[in-house]
Amino acid sequence: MAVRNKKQRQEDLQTLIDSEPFLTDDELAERFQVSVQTIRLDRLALGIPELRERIKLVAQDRFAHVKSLELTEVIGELIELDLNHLAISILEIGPEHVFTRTKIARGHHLFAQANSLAVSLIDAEVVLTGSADIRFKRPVKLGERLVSKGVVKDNRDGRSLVEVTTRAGDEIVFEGKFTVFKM
Amino acid sequence: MAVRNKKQRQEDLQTLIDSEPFLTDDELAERFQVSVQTIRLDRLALGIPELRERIKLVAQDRFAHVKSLELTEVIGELIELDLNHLAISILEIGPEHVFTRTKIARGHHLFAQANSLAVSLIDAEVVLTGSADIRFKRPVKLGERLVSKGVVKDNRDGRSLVEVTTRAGDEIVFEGKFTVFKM
DNA sequence: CTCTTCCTAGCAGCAGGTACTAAGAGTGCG
DNA sequence: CGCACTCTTAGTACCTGCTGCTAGGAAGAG
Repeated sequence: MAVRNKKQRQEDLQTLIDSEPFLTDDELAERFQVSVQTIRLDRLALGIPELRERIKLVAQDRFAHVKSLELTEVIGELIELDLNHLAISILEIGPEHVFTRTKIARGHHLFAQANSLAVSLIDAEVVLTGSADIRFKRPVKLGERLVSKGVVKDNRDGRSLVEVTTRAGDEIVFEGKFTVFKM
Repeated sequence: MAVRNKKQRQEDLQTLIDSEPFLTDDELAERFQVSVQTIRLDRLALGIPELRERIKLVAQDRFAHVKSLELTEVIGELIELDLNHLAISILEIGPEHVFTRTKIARGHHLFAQANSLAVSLIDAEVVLTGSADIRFKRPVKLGERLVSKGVVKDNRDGRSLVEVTTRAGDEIVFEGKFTVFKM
């Protein structure tokens, strides 16, 4: 009985602590119906720090994480930008981008990368998206690295047409035509 | 000497802890050149919790934040859901959704609300967006409350057509036609 | 001088641990 | 069968960063 249970319990412990890091050894012991000492040994084996350390880590993480996740002006990393012509950005699909069950990226993240690329391509004080026609070619999985390329096709006075193609490796996963407006 | 210093010290203590919450009473005592007991009395007087409580608060804050921001399965609050027919969700535009300069919501958040609404409307294990044709009717400002309504127009075997209309008040701000696939 | 305010000191106790020792229970194997 | 080995549990000493309490000294106001 012992060996099989241990492995299973330690895996469960890891995932439980990942999703609920604010549990004391006491509470964990009760959940797994083992002694506190066993929990301590498991944490030691898995390199999981004590409750207070875990809380501290989460707290210290706060600034960097929330900021990089959503408060940046451009989604993805802009690696090339030739204003009014061409731009390229890269976005790594992490756990925060995917459906928990399927590990497939939510569509709006691909859209967000493409949309913010289209907007940043246009040289004006304020640029807003007016409409878009988009196609998701195939599902994108956790861990894939998306390279998005935006090209300005038309650039009249008030509006521009931008075509964005996103690839994972050499496969196209997303295509979109964005009409954006300068204000 | 005593009275004047006390008031000043307590004000300083409050602002110091606001900006650097991770200081022990010991460290605080040294900074203010008073005893640890004095710091404790000051904290008590000001209603400042102990170090561990402060850390916990920061950690819980950020946990709740990230979760509600990006790790939820549906963007916005689902207030009505009649599977395969009609669904309504509400999204309040907060500071995390807007461009810092203009306070106008980034397009991808409107898209995200509409897209996740379209996906949650369809009754299947795994539903993915295939394509979308979307229109942003007018800019959405910080603080506006977006009501998104999704209607299933066509529901063949593998694919469905969903039309989503998002309003702020009685003005339409976003329209989209989504083609989604059941896997 | 006394009263009050402010500061300091010291000690017991608590939560949630670490680090270590020891011992029982089940299992595998020669 | 007995012995080794793994896994689990128990118990103790110690640590940090506090709380809560008692007590006492200094210094200014009346």
